[in-house]
Amino acid sequence: MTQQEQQEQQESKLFFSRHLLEWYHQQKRDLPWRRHRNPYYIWVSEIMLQQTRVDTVIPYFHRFIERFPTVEALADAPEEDVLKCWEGLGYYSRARNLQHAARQVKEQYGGNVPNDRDAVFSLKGVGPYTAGAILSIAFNRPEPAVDGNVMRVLSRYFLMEDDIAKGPTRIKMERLAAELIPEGSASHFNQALMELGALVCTPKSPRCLTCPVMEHCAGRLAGCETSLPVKTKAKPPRPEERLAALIEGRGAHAGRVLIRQRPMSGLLARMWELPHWPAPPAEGAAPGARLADAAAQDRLRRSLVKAGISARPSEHWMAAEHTFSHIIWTLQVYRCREEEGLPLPMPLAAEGLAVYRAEAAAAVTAYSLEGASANGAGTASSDIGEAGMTPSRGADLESVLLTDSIVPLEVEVFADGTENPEDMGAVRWINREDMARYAFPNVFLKLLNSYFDVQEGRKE
DNA sequence: AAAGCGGGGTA
DNA sequence: TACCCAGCTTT
Repeated sequence: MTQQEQQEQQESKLFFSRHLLEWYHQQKRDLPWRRHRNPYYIWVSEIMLQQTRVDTVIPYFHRFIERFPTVEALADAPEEDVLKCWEGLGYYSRARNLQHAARQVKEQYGGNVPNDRDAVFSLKGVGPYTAGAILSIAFNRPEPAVDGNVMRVLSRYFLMEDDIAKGPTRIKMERLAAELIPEGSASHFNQALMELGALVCTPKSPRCLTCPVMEHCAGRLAGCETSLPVKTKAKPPRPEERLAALIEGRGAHAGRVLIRQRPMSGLLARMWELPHWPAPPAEGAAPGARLADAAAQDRLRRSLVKAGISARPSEHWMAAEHTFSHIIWTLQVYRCREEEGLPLPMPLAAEGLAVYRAEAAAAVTAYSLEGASANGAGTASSDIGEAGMTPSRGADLESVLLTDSIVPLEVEVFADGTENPEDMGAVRWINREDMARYAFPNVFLKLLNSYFDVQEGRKE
């Protein structure tokens, strides 16, 4: 680069910083977390804003701050309260990490959000972007805060064709963003950068004509602003067919349905849901094809029994879809009836388990008989017999139970009365009022509300 | 370095 | 309906 080019580059940077800051002072939105410079508010808002739009976050932010007004209040709250407050916002590890970090702040920093880089960065759930955002926005420290908005803005203004999905690109952008921060204005400037990305320099159709730095935007001058930033696209989510059970209680559980808690870690960790299991593909059918109704009910019955839940599918109720970034669940939801005679909810004592196993044996035998005759008649109800769990007559029940690919509900109490702390999967019978106490992923929230609506005669 | 982790918006 | 958005943790 010649000396002249370097000088032009320098002027371009100064122009950018000056005009962007000026624009921000005129155009900034009135957002709840901008009304105070409370580091805790900034922190909570930044965690919520990860992968989430401002409009979605605002109501959650108000509720969260009202419920947990201080770091200490958050640190001292029961985890399920925090999860319930986050319900519907997605990426629930953010909520658990945030509370974990609040406890870090309470114990290690006397309840005050730290203002040095290493300390902030050490907080659970705080990575390079969020650390920079907290340090700059809350403490006006000259740290870069490079998120997707910022990378889009910078890649266009400086016409950078680096793949923003790659790690080294973020490092490069952070170096550049740090150089751009005007002396003493880190807080406003970093927010300005993100505000521009959100309001003007949008992914699809950037509003260049209203942009405060359009005159020196290299991407626009080259006419390639809409093809920036360069980014390798993620692979598509894999489809997963699942069978879900909406179990209607009887007797003591009349008017209630059964929910279970997910495992301590992994997908939707510790959230509550209707029980559901993978639907194996029908033999010889196209992958992803729906299981025939009778076969699906049979399969679901087996899953229920093996999970220690005494209930029987009665009819297909509805299908529901839940999309993650990496999986698409298609849930076929079956109404099921609780079968009386065996106490629910779990956990099972050893004797109870033996009873269930006996019933499972009966179910397996019944299945074998039905399956055999159905096969003889040439119908299509034999599609449960996938590898590893063919329930042929005389099959060893224990081996069926143990080698079945279905993950059982972990509802057993060990012989000494203790529970498995890692995979304890609690179950509960709930009515609509009880829903307020449990955090559900959106799809189950909608299913349960819809179900109770029908029960209460509010809808068809 | 790549994969896992939700939910809502727009074209 | 198809596609887009995107930061941190874990592996």
